[in-house]
Amino acid sequence: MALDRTDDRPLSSQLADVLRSEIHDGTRPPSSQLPTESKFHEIYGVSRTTVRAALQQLVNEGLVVTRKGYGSYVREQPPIRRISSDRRHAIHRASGKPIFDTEVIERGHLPSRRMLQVGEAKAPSDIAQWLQVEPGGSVIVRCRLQLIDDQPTCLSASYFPLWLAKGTRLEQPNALPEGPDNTIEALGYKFARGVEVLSARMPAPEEARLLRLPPGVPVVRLLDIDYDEQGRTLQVADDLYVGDRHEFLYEWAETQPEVVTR
Amino acid sequence: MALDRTDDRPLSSQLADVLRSEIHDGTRPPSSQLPTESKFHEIYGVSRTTVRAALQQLVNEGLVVTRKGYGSYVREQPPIRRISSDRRHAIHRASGKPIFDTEVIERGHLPSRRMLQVGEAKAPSDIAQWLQVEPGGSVIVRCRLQLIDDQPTCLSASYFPLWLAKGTRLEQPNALPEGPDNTIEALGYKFARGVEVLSARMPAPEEARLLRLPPGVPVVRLLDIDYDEQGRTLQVADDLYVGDRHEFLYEWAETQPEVVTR
DNA sequence: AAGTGGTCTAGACCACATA
DNA sequence: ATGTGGTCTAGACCACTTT
Repeated sequence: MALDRTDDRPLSSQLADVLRSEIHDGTRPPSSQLPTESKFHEIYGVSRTTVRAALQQLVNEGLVVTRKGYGSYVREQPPIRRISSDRRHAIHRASGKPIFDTEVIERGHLPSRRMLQVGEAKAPSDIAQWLQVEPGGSVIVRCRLQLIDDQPTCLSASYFPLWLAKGTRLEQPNALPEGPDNTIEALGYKFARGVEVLSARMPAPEEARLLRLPPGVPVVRLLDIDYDEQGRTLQVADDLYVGDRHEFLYEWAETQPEVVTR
Repeated sequence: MALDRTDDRPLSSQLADVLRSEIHDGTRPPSSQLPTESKFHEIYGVSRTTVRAALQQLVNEGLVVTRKGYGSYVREQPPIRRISSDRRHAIHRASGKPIFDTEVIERGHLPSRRMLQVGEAKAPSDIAQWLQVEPGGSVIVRCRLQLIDDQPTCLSASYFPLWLAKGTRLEQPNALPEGPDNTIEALGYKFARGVEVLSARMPAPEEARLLRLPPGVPVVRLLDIDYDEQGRTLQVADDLYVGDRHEFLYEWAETQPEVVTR
C-alpha cells in the first residue's frame, strides 16, 4: 500500500513508520494485536525477514511487544508511580517501616522484596568514592529487588561502610522489617544531608531479566548518598527504576530559600 | 570458540555475550574496531545474518556503533554534564543570559541554539493541563535545539499562556538573548515556585535525528513548571536531554528544612 | 578497485501457545 | 494439529569509505 520501492528509505523503516503512526493516532490501540508476520508479508509483498526488521524497530522503541507463539501487540503503557523528593528524606524516615513500603501501602498496593545478596563485598569504584572508602575496599552491601503487587519495580543496592555496619543487623541476610535507614538511626547515627544523582541508560541483560523489562525500556539510576553531621557517608543507595513506570518529582519555592552549597 | 550449538541460548546472543564481556573487561577498549562481519563469520562459523543479530543487540544497548562502509566500533562514552537543581532556580535567574549559556560558558565551552519553531500552536494535552489552559487551547511555543560546542545537547520546548505571551517578545522568532525566563520577569511577573518532573524513555525517530542520538541511548525528559505568587502558571518547559550525557543532581540538608507542600 | 556495513530474499527448522 | 514468533542459513545486491 504505502511502501515505495523507489524510495531511499529501507522498506523495513517505511513499514515501521506506517505502524508507528497507526499506533500514535489510535488506529491501533494499546493491547490490540498486530497482523501476523506472514499477514504483513502478504499485505505488503515484502519478505518475512523485512517485516521482522520493521517490528524490531518498534520493539526497540518500546511501542510493541512480541510473544512467541502468540502474536505481536501494541504495548500497554503501565501506570506511572511518582516519586517526590520530600518523601525520601528525613521527615518521613521515622515511620518504623521502609519508606518504599509506607508509600506503596498508602496507595493501596502490596509491597514485597526479594533479597538477592547481603554481606561483605568489594565496592564498585564509583560507590567507593562516595562512601569515602579506598578503591577496591570492602563494604557491606544489601542488594534486593523491590516489588509492587509482585511486579518488579526497583532493583536496589545499598552500600554501608564497615565502621558503621560490621557486626550489626545490617549484615543480616533477611530483609530488615524497619528498613536500612531506620536501622542506621537505631545504631545512633543521624542523617544530616544528602545528595541524589539521577541518570538514565539502557539496562544490562541481567538487570533487564531481574526487572522483567521488555526491550526498549530504559532504567533510571538514582544514586542516593547520605551524610551525618560530621560529613561521614552513612550509606550509598544505588537504585534502578523501570524507566517507563516512574516519574521523579522535585519542588522548589521562593519563600523558602534554596540551600546554597558553594 | 565459545559458541555452543547445543545450548538453549541463541547463537547470536551467545556471541553478543562474548563481545559484551570483552568490552566490559577492557579487552576491547572504547573506539577500538571490532572484527568485520565476515571475519566473525569465519571465526565463529555462523552466518553473517547471525553475526549481525549479535551486533544489533550491542548497538541497542548503546555499547557499539556501526558505520556503513567503515566498520563497527566500541562506543566511546561521552563526558557527562551535571545539572544541579539549585542552578535552575530563581537565585540564578537574574544574570542577563539564559541559564544554559551561563553554565556552559562557565565550563569553558561554547553554547549555541537553533530555533526550530516559534509561535501560536495548540498545546499537547499534558502541557495544557499544567498551563491551566483548556485541552486543545492555543499557547505560545518556543521550540529550539541547544548545543554545546556545536553538539546537540538538549531539545527544548517552552510553552507560555496567551494572556502572558501574546504580543510580547516571546513571540519573536529569533532566539532571545536574555532567555525566556528573564523576558518573563522583564514583563513584570515573578517566579514564586516550581515543580520539576523527571522521566526517561526512548526517543522518537524525529527526536533521535535532531539530537543526533545513536540507537540505544534514552532521553531524559525534564518537565519544568513555574508559577507566580498567585499560583498562575507562567511557563511550562519540556526539555529532552541526551540520556548518557547528563546527570541530574539534587541536594537536601536537615538544617534547612524541606519545603512541605504536600 | 576492494572492503565494509545495510538491506532484502526465500526457505528451513524450532519452541511455544492455543484449540 | 495449527499457527505464531524466534532463530538460522546462503546468497544477492546496494551504498558508502578507503586505497
